[in-house]
Amino acid sequence: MVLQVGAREGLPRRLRLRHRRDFLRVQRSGTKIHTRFFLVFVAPVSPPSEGTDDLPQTRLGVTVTRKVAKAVRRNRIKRLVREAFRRERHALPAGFDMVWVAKRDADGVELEDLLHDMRAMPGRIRAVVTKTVTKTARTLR
RNA sequence: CGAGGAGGACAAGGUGAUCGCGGCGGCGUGGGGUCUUCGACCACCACGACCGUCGAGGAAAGUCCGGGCUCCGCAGGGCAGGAUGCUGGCGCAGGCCAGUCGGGGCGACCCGAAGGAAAGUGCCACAGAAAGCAAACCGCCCGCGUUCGCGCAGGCAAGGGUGAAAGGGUGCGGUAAGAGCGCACCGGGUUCCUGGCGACAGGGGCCGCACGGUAAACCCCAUCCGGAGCAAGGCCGAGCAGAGACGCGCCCAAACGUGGCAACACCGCUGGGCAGGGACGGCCCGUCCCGUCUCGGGUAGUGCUGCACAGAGGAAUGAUCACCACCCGGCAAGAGCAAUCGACCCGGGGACAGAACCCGGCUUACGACCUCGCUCGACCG
RNA sequence: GCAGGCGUGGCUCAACGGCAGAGUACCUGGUUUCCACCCAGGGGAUGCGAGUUCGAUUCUCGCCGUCUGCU
Repeated sequence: MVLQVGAREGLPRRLRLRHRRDFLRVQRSGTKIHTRFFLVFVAPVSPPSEGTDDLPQTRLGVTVTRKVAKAVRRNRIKRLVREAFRRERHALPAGFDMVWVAKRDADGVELEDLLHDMRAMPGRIRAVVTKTVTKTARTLR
């Protein structure tokens, strides 16, 4: 794999949703996108990010309930989602929080499936978000 | 060769490559704080494509027993409730080790909640005459009567039948028929002796046998047990509300009001002006608003601690690839007298499972290995 | 983390330790021109594994599943 300077794929910890508040906010107010094995919620980062500098980075949260599998395989699903996010996150639009909720048959997903879904995300987010943004903008005016 | 048994030790199979995660330490960069400026220091914060180091299990699981730790409760004793229940030893523990008895297995071996039914109560359906005081349905035997089908009086409990269970069992003797009625053996009770710390075992005497089962039915006996749990508990603490202290400047007050004083003066309240701070505004005028500090309790909190040679988090130890090794299935060159073993090649596979306060035990899930002068079976020589 | 309850025909529920039942659903036949209603008949279950007992849905133990509560 050719690695370009400046395109490192590390540090997901800071880019994860870490609190129940965030998960609830995204799942309540976000828009839903269905993939084969996941239900993905997408919402703009809520307070305009007291991070002083440039626009906030997109963050990821993963939910795999006990209905899907036991602990070891649930951990693996979450790790694979994070791996896919880590590889593809530079292509994602900035300023959004995503929550990936595993569907009941998500046990046994492969990394390839998740990379495919993750690559499809930018287009789907743009499609969905522009629609809702214009709608909310109209209602706000 | 197959099927087992016991004991032991291990558990992402190894190596490498690329990308990546968490803790701690170092270094660097930026910010913050302190000090007298240059700058230095910091047991503050963030970042780093930098360096070092550490980073899941034997069950981390189930939460079935315990213990530590923490808070609450508590004079002592009893009742209620719960747990345990052969013996000895150890232990905090429902655990472990050794043994006894009982049960299972051809066997190596394995399993067992294994106290008390002569303290009391309850229950034992259906069937059966009778289910716990013993009795007698079909029957058997003797006597008397007989219209011969049987009836009456008495004896018996061996045989039949019912049942999970019918007041010891088998055999011989005995008798009208029978019966521990007598005898032998087995079982049971009781007593003594021997061995053993003991559960218990072995043996002798006596008793013809009296006390059916059920306590994972109530219960009795013996021993043990206070409640809750790290989301325990402790600390720090915005904001809001609360309490307290301090401040409430200067000038005028002629007259009136009011409080302190018996009264006046004086002071306070109050009224007016000026000054100060803030908001609007480019500035002035103008308009509007008015305190400061402390305290205990305590909410939010990526808070701190409890807290660890993994460590508190929407929770890190991962992803992909290559080669090697291993296992299974197929093919079958070949080896051997044979049972049988089996190169190359092809295909497939890698168990159960993720710490969350810590520790001990139990239970459950599960892969492959080693040892055995352990067992059983098949085949060949 | 802690505590507690419940698993019985496809579904909702019964059953002092003594033959596993009711309603509904399903199937077959009858009735009807046909369907429904109605009538008659039928099949189908104790979550799994041990144990106690003569006998277990019931009692005991261990697993599995499911639901609820507290924090």
